[in-house]
Parts: sequence; C-alpha cells; structure tokens
Amino acid sequence: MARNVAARAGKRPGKRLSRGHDAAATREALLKSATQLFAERGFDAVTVADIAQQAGVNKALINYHFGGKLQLYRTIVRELFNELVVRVEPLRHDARAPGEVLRELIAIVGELAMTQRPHFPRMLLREVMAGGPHLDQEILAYPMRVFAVVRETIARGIQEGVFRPVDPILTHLSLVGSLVFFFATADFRRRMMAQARLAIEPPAPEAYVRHIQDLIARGLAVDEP
Amino acid sequence: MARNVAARAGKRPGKRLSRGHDAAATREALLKSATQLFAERGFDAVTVADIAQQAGVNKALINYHFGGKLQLYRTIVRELFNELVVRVEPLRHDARAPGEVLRELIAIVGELAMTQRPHFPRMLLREVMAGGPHLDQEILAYPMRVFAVVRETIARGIQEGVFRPVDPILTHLSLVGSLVFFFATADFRRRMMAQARLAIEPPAPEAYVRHIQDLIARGLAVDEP
DNA sequence: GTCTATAGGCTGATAGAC
DNA sequence: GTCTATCAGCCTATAGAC
Repeated sequence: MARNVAARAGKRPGKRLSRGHDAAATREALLKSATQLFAERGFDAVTVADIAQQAGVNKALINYHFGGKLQLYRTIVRELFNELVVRVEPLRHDARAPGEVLRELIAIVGELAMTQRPHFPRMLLREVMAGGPHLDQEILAYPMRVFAVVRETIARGIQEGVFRPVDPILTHLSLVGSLVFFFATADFRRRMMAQARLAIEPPAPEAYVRHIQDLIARGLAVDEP
Repeated sequence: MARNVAARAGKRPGKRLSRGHDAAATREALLKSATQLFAERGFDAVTVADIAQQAGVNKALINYHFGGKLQLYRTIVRELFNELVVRVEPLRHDARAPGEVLRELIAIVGELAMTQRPHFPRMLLREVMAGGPHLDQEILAYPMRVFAVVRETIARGIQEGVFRPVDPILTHLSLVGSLVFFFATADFRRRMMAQARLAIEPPAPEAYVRHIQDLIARGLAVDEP
C-alpha cells in the first residue's frame, strides 16, 4: 500500500493537474499518519521522515502542504478540538433531566474517543501537559466551551433540586479527567496485559463509560430523605 | 545560585576527595532538574545540555554519574513509582471501614502530588502514553501493587455490604485517573487563568481531593432502602 | 505536485587534561 | 570528580530538476 489514493474531494472539478498523484489524498495521508505518530510519541520524538514514510509520500511534501512540521501539528490539534466542541455544544439546549444530559455528554466523549478519534485523548493530554505551547487563542476557547455545557447543566440540576450543591469546575475536571485518562492509557494496558501471561482482559471502553456515568450520577445526587 | 551545594549525606565520612565539589550534591542536582524538565517537556524534548545547565553542572557529568540520558530518566521513574507504592501498600492491613481506607488512599496520592513529588503525575502519564518504552519489569510491577490495595479494599466493602458490586478495575482507573489528570494538568490551568484576565481562580488541590473522596464514597455506596 | 540532494544546525557521548 | 574540546549522527527545511 505504498500509494493509498482515496477521498477525491470535489475541488477543482474536471481539472487534473499536470503531474503527481492527488494533492488531497496526499494531504489526508499526512494528516492521518501524523495524528497517530504525534499521539504515540509526542511532537519532538516524531520526525518528518517518520510521518512521510508512514503516509507513503515524500517528506518534502510536508513543507509544501502545511508549511512545516509545526503547522501540520497545529492543524491536527485544531480539528480534533473543534470536532469535540461541535458534538458537545448542542447539549446546552437539551431539555432532558440534568442527570440524563451529563450521561449523554459522557457517552459522546466516550464514543468519540472509542471510534472516530482514538488519538484525541493522548494528543490533548500531551499538549496540556506541555503547557499548550502550540495552542493559539482560537483553540484555547474550545475547552471553555465544553466546560460551559457542564457548568450550565450542573447549575440547572442544583436549581431543580436533583444535584447536591457541587462545585461545577471540580465536577467537570473529574468527569473529563477520568475519561481522558482512561482512553489515553488504554493502549498501554492492552500491551501490558498481552505481554504478561495474565488471563486478565483489559477493561472494555463501553463498560468504563457506563461506570463513569453511574459514578457521576450517584455522586451528584441529593441525599435521599 | 550557580553552585548549590547541599545535602552532604554521610557517605565516606571524613574523606574529602581530591578535587571537584561534591559528588552527592551533583547527583541530586541532576536528578532534581531532570525530573522537572522531563515532566514539563518529555524525554525527547529535553537535552542533556538543558539538564546540566539548570543543575549548574557540566553535561559530561550526566554520563559519569548515570551512564547516559536514558539511565538518568529510568532512575527518576523508578524512584517516583517506588515512593508511591511504599506509601500506599500499608493500607492493605488497615482495619478501618473500606470507605475510610479509600478516602485515605486518595488523600495519600493527593498529598504526594501536591507537595513532595509534584512532577510525578506528568512523568507517569507521559511514560504510560508512550507505551512504557523506558520501563523494566521491576517498575511495571508497581502499578499492580497499587491496584491490589484498591482491589482488596473494594472486595472487602462489597463483602461487608457497604459497597455496590462494582468492578474493581474500573473503580481503580476512575479513582487514579481523575487524580492523575488533575495534577498533571494543574500547571496548564494556572497559566491559562493567569494569562486571561478572568477573575476565576484555578481550583485548589485540597478541594479537588475532597471532591474525589466524596464522589467515590457516594458512587460506591449501596442504595439506601 | 513530487522528487532528490544537500545545506546548516543541534544532539548525545567521549577522550583526555587537570 | 570535573571540565573543555570535539566527533559522528541525525534532524528540519530548502533549492532545483522533472
């Protein structure tokens, strides 16, 4: 699979350029392999040669399409953050019970990390642990928008008398933190348990999501009289 | 503070070596600066020149004292893991109520991350996210020993009828994960909130520890009749 | 658009004086 | 034990052919 041509988007319809294979496919292949490698090893440990080789393209094309290694990285982080916010923000107008809205939010984060964007938690954590050196103001607003959903939902739950008067920030961090940690470290657990001859299976992501849903729901509920 | 001589341990009492300043102090200075830098930037992003400069010693001494950059890193990770296990393992023989033992375990992790070893969560997370490439079998046993404490405590709680029949692995991961995430990302929040003109203060670590204690206690408790 | 070849800079490690 | 000087290797980015 040295040349994986796919996803011919409809740009410049009918016009085939003189030489080369497909600019859009090259771009996508670079984004895909770079996302995986950055998540696994971090920005500095990945070389543009690694990315180009895994994508099956020449390394000079990273400069041509993205203007360098750093801007390739920035593009990836921005798109990942954006996708999360787009999925979560509609919950601000969800009229269901606050407990149900939080369950849904947890499910969305879990689904994103499980299937569509498995590298998101690690890239997010790496960036945040480094102090966010690659983040611009636009990207920095995204986490706040996710928090806003949690904050409003919790405020509504407290007002309606179904949640204890918990701190929304602490609740948000425990909710997001337990999920991000789980998915960021899932590969490690799988590798360790496969290497050891233990009969223990690594925990299923779906089970963990349900566990967090229950933990948060019970942890926030008001005391029964 | 170009030459921070401190902590003259009692090795080779009375015998001062011919030249140089103090081998033990040099070693400690290198460990200290390397721990901070590795936690902030990760193994690959840190150069031996960075470490040596921050420690105020010559970079060739890293090879003399530790045998290279990698072995310096391994020494740090091993000591951090070891310190956590030493503190947590006595809880296996703690006769208090299971809920109290878990509260104590959470408090220990929080205290370690707050004061003694503030770089531990980030170093742990970085290593695990990378798949543990620098860990040997000895270090890999440490996380299992922490989990054993949680597993036994939860089993006792279920048996005594005070905990729901929760999965010990999922509970352990949510407990450790929410704490590690919080402390690994605390620097980022502080920096962001200082930069923005927001009047919001970053959440206090002590408050977060209590929040997790309550969340776990309530989340595991059996339903009241 | 894509490729080869190479420039220019930085890295970890070491040899050898003191 | 500590330092200076130096090396070989690898990195990103670019120039220029096609």
